[in-house]
Amino acid sequence: MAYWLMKSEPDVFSFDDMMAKTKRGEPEQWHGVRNYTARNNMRAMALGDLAFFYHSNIGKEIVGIIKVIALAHPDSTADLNDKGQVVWECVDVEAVKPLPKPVTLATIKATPELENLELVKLSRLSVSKVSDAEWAFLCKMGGL
DNA sequence: GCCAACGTTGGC
DNA sequence: GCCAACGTTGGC
Repeated sequence: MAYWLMKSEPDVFSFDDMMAKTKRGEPEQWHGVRNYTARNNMRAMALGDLAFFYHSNIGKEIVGIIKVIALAHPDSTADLNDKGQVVWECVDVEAVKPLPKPVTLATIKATPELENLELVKLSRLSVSKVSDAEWAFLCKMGGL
């Protein structure tokens, strides 16, 4: 099983929105990704993989955990390319639980153990990898 | 609102 | 295939 981190702007789609959707039994399609690296990360996801839910721009903190419940499939909100092929894809996710103590970007940057976290190193990547060690460390910092 | 980092586009 | 110009993201 692999670990990931997925960004969302909370004024567009927050972790509260995510939890409400899961409570209603609706999967969230992680649509709108238009970056090849991020798409490739989604293609590499397996069912049951876990991801941190990060609030970008507003809050700038990891606020919860989500789970992959459907493998990458065509993003219905994306246009086809000039050959009529699907280029962009998305996975479906559901909320698992919030972090008791959200972990801010400032805290992450001040933590030597997390200096290689892709969230920090590749700050513009919206779907990034998290190593096993980083995942365990961040869970602990988040009060789990 | 500014700017750094990075991806994409288009001219050559 | 290189590189300058431009657009976008996201932190500050």
